[in-house]
Amino acid sequence: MVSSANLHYYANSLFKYLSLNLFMISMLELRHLHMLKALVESGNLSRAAQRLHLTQSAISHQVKQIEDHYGVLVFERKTQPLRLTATGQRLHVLAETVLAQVAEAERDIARIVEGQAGRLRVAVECHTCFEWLMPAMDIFREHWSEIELDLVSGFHADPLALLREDRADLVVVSEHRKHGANGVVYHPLFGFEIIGIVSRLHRLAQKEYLTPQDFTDETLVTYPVPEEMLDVIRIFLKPHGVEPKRRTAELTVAILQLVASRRGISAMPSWAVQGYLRTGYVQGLRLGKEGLFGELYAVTHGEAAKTAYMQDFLETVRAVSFNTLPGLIPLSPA
Amino acid sequence: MVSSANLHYYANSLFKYLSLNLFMISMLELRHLHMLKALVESGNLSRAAQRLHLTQSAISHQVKQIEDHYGVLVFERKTQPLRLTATGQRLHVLAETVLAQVAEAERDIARIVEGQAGRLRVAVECHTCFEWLMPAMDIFREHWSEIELDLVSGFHADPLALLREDRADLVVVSEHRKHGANGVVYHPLFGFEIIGIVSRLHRLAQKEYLTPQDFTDETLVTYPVPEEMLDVIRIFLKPHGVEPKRRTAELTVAILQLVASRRGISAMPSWAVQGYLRTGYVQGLRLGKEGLFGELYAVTHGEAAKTAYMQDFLETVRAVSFNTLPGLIPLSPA
DNA sequence: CGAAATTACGACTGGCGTAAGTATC
DNA sequence: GATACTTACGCCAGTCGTAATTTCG
Repeated sequence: MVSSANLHYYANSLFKYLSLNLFMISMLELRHLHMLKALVESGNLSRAAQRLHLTQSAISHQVKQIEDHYGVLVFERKTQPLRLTATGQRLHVLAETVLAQVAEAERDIARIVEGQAGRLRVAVECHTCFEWLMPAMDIFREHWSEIELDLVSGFHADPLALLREDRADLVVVSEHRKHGANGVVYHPLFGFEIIGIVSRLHRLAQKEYLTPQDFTDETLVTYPVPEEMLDVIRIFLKPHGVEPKRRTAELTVAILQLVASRRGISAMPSWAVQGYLRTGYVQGLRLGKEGLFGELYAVTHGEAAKTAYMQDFLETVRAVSFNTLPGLIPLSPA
Repeated sequence: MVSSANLHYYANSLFKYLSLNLFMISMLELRHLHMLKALVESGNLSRAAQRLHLTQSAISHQVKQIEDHYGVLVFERKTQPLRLTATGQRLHVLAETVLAQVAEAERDIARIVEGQAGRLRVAVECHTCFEWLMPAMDIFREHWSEIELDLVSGFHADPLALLREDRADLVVVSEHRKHGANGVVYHPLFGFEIIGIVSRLHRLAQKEYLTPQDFTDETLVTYPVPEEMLDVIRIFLKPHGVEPKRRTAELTVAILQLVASRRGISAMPSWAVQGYLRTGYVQGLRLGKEGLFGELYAVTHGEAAKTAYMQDFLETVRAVSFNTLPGLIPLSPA
């Protein structure tokens, strides 16, 4: 038994169904374009899913939907690496251009809504971070020329103090304390693995992974920062009572040189050293059986976090990072 | 009581909710852009809804969704005609460019899928139809330069015979017989009102609408086609036993001249005469209290209807017509 | 009052998740 | 067997429709 209202509903549904097919009001949505972009940039369904905070299954569904609609495959199966078909490539080109235009329009709208300019003073406590921060800031500056963009220089023991004292609008930190204090908000940027670095010729290079004890009689080469800020020490070594000698260097290459010449071993974000591992003088090793992982957060005032340019800055940092650094892990919000 | 599976589900939903807000994976979809385009082109929510085969309510919902998302109004309320806000205009520009690019990509994909060219021989039985057919064919030719596009000239008593005899691939007709015969398919183009045309000075010009009897002692001025093809006669006059004298002219202007000089009265598609009504010598009047309405269909072979270029041709015709002719009525498919 | 828009409410369904299956290296 | 993708199945959130209400000319 179907009510009259329901009858109308069914008629309408049927009609809509027909109209979508017969009248060709394309079923393609921006969702699909986002997916395709992520798919190409991350190389397979699972990683694309991670980036979009969806499951592999959802991506598969979306791909299938496009393929059914156009009647062609979007990417070739059973190939490594992933290869798009001609159709897939065309759609990917579309995604690139369209999504860029959408982003631009949304920035324009944000300007219309927020009216006037603002400023963004960025502080980082982490040496290697400049690798992604600089290109991200460059892109941001292009998009928001009217925002005064600054880098707070110098090293600071307590970077959050910079926020409190209104000497910075955004600071990048690696430790995640909870929200709340002074209306401060944490924005997850990305997660990454911290790997041990040893010379190819070092006896430890043969191991499957490094244990805290392996560090006992070694010299640990790091950036010149207090040991509380080094996750290897704070999380991996200290809890097991291991306190190796330390030696510091300012630059990543310098640290790697020291490791290569067997003056010590190190531990760094995997993305910071990926390029150097290829050359073969040093080797990366997992820290502990399960690995040691670090995370990066941007901290801002709650109010500042609401502006569109701040959100765009965060998005830009994530996009640049995921697109240029290998092995990053998306973090869930909050 | 919530199952474990459900718990996961809830967690995921929450997560998705958060991520959509915090990670700014824009909620804008092509749906909204289609809606905005239709909204601007048709001038108000109701007509936009008609075009998209949705209800006024759905359009209102969509607008509200955008407005909530960006925190600005998209169009100013309580103004006649409809006026977009700055945000609305920016989004409309976005819609224009993006949708054009999507359409182009879809044509490219169709070419990839279908591989090779085809041809499209168009036949029309209706004089006035050239008004929209020509611009539509021009646009189509730009998009599908490799398709051989032809116009089948001459008048034909039974236009469907052209299809059967393979002398045309698409014919435009005003009568809608059911599918089936010879695997032929009817594609609705648009509906329109047929209005009576009388001189401003004619006594009938005072009436609210014309009745069949009003035509009894008048001369009916029409295009030179058999009377079965004239809806005024077939549907409006003949059933009431009214058979006025007839006089014919080839061109719309010529017919209107005759009417203006009170040599007779006429009946034509409202869109064909809209421009001339403004000038004031002739007047349009509804035919019957409820009005007389005509419809136009394109007829093709079922097979040919499946090709993308054919579908695109139909879409182009509809788009051109709705964008240039006043007072058209969307028809439901099938 | 009619035409246009908003809104409360509810129906459906399509998009996505879980989990199990298939396939490839 | 690990990794990559597909698929069956089910849930619900979001989208749309109906209808009542408001608003304006």
